[in-house]
Amino acid sequence: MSRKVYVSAQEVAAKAGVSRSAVSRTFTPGASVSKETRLRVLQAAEELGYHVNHLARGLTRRESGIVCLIVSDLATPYRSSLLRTLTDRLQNSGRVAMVINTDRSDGSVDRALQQAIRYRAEASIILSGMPDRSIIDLCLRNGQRLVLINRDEEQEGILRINLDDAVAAQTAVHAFWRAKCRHLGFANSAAGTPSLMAREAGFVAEAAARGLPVLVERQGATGYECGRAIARRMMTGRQRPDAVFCATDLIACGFMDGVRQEFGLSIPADICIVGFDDIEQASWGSYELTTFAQPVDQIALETVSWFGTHDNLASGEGSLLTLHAEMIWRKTVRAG
Amino acid sequence: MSRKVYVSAQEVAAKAGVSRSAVSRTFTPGASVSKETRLRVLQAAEELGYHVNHLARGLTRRESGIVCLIVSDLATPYRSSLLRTLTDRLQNSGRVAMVINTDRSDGSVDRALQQAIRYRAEASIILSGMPDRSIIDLCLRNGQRLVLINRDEEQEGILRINLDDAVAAQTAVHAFWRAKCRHLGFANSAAGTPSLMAREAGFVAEAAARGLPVLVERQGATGYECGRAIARRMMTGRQRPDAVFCATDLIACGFMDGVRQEFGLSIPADICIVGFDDIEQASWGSYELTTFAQPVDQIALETVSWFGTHDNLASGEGSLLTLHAEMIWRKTVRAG
DNA sequence: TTGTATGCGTTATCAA
DNA sequence: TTGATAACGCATACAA
Repeated sequence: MSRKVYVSAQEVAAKAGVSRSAVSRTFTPGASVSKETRLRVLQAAEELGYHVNHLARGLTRRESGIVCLIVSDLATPYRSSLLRTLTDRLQNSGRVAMVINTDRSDGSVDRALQQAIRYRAEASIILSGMPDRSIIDLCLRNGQRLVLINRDEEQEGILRINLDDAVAAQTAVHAFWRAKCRHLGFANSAAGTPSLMAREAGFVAEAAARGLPVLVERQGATGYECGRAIARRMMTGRQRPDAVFCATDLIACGFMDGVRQEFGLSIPADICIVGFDDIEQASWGSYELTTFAQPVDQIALETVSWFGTHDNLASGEGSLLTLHAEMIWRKTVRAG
Repeated sequence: MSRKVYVSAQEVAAKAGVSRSAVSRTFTPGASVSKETRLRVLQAAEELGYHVNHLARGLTRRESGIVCLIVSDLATPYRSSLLRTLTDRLQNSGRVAMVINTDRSDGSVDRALQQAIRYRAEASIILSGMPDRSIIDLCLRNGQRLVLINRDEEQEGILRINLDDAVAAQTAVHAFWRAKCRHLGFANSAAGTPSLMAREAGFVAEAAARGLPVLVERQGATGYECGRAIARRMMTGRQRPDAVFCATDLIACGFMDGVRQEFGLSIPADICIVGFDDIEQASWGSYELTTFAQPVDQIALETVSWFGTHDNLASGEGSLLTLHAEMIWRKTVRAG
């Protein structure tokens, strides 16, 4: 079996009896080629199995078509669904996604961004973690677009997409109030990311405004187990809450299983629960969780459309988009 | 803001007062550079913010460092966890993952593979769907390694990784038998992928060997909803099974919620259930599902280690790896 | 160890 | 519309 290398435009040109530029033009949308030569090139290419080398194209055009997705915990329901939508939209816009997993150590977001630079990615979308200022600058200086999703950085030339976490938190308090709950709880992880903390702060503030006590519990990594642990802690304490806002659906699932199985409570009769993210499991029969939906489609849409419009990002203007997380009513909050 | 382009090795060389090859060698592991020049280059590179252009490097070296992950339904628990492990291992071996989402239409696996060729990916890992023979040949002819996970193709030069689905199915029948179940059921989707069908066939065969009747139900897309629908169908029929093997954990979750909520059955007292995949939700309190674990780590490990050893794949030898799916005992099957 | 020269596959510029 | 030629940024064979 001949360990042959890829065929080049050169060879296609030879076979078709044209110059190599003709071949190049044939594969460049909107270039000037006659129908005739175009056809001959296409046929020769087909027979030889020619495919444009995007490495070389990227080199001369100075655009690789690559967009980096920088993410940790990518097996998490919310993250993976965002990833799916993002890759899909990216491909639809003629780009391709390079995903970099930052699960390992800490400075890994910086390393991920360096990888993005090495491959001359046109943009990097950061779903988790926070890169160093200096490397952000480096990206920007070289014309790489940057998108931060649910992060907190203030910076020129960056697109930041956040949610109205505080509004959602207020809505949750509202719902609990109408359900006649008077002892609130907030179940959070110890991660302390901006969005998680914004939900907590908004919840606490709105509760205070209504004169409601709220028991805040922060523990462990954001996930199912953390919800169970918090359930144990909260329900063992002197003052059991009758309504709990969980910072995340995963936490909420753990919390629900905990209060049901370890304390025999029934939901929403004994305790009302609201989550955040609207992961698929939230709609499962065992949970039917009332929650707030991450506008995943909108996030992806805004992101790639920003790539399109801001070819002129020489202006350096950054944008902050605050998207709305809509409440999805299911069965874990008593009707008002 | 100066829309400056990336700095090149040329500029670094100038600043450091060396030749451009010295710079190249500094960033080539195992090249011959003196400590002195190496240091000067490194410093100049640091100050200028230089990063090797992997597009150009890939061009000359004929290896891009890119591996394509071709996948559909990537937001599914099993898929996303495989994706996570794969990206992680790939990065650890100095490569980078390009993920291509094939959710859309059908021929999209072929298009994905073309994309892989265009970017001169060193390998493509196919997690779902089945590419055309001709394009497989094209990849192979150009020295691109191919890995098929849970697919069925017989072909030279390909690494195929399958599971011992039939053995697992036998084990499930065994477990049901010891739990004194005598009316079996198999809950499958209508997808008809090789691994799903292998589990079904293995289950049916082993049941027959023991003289046990088995009710097979196939319906819809592989997922939670399909499990619920099948529960409705199976439990409404004349002969209710007292043990059901679900082709997938997702199906099992739907099935469990269905039989509990719509038919008031209790698990495992009234009916025993076994799933497949061992997704995270299988361990959640609401399910505690007895299931078979996908050896995700092993799959990823074997894959990237195959990349390493088979630099000499001129031999054209393909491999078939059959990995073991171990049974994870939880609480949905009565003890024997 | 270092520098020079050449090639990798493509696109862009310029004449024809 | 077409072809020749010069980049693009890097690696490497070869000579020094």
